[in-house]
Amino acid sequence: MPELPEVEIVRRTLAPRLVGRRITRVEVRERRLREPVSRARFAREIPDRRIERLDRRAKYLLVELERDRTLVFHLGMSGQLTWTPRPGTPEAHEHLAFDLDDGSRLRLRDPRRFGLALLLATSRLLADRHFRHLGPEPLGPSFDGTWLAEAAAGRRGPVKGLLMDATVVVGVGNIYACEALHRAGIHPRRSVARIAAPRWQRLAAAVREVLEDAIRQGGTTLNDFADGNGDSGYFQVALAVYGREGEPCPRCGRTIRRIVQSGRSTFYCPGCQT
DNA sequence: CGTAGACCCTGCGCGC
DNA sequence: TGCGCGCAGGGTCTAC
Repeated sequence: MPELPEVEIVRRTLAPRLVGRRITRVEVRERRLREPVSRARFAREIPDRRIERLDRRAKYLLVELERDRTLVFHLGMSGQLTWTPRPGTPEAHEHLAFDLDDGSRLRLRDPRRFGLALLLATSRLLADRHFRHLGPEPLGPSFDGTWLAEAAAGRRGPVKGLLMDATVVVGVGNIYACEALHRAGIHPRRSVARIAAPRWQRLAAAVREVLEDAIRQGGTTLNDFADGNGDSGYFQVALAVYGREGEPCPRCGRTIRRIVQSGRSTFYCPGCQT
């Protein structure tokens, strides 16, 4: 579910609810996420700490607490992190709950349990194994066509794989890789060795633009994505190719195709993507 | 070294 | 109506 735009939307909608609040209590209802949640550490080190800021790195949401602790969330495929003004009744697959000092609650739901919740020392965050191998942020200053061209040098394989490699650029998942390639007019199977400098520039710009557009539209809700308030996004109506096999390409009218690459669906237009 | 495939898990929609 | 199948937005590990 959540790629960079969706995580960024969750961050922006949660920040005004959480920043400045103190966490009073932690409830671990299910510890079997992608990595086991440490009940003892969560109970010992999270309560009574104030939330100082919300940040994002790649598809990770960073809830920075006072005194050198950061609560790290990854939403996997089906995770939802939502805030409610009152505790209420736990929903199905609600694995974690954090009570705040104003009587509200932050909850993590994740039916598939591919998500992650970690408590790390803020001062050592970027050296942690989850973060140290990550490439540049696509909306940051060091990501451009030159960087993509350098990353492609000496590599083989289809360009879609390069876009989804987090050591090259973070935050781009299956939806936005397909959409960026369509905007750039590049066939997803094209070898990275057969792309010249101008196309790398166009591709980098397309990645940036599609992510920014999606953020502006509140993210993509296909089935179950919700922001921090439980609301859906709107970008799904603007998707040009993803999930649109058999429909006409909005740019050239040719019929959109679906193929499988590395076990995952790729959607593209055979007319305007070469 | 880089790349491909299996795997983790639940829910949904479809065809029969 | 019920069942089995394929499919789903991610990341990591192993085998080649």
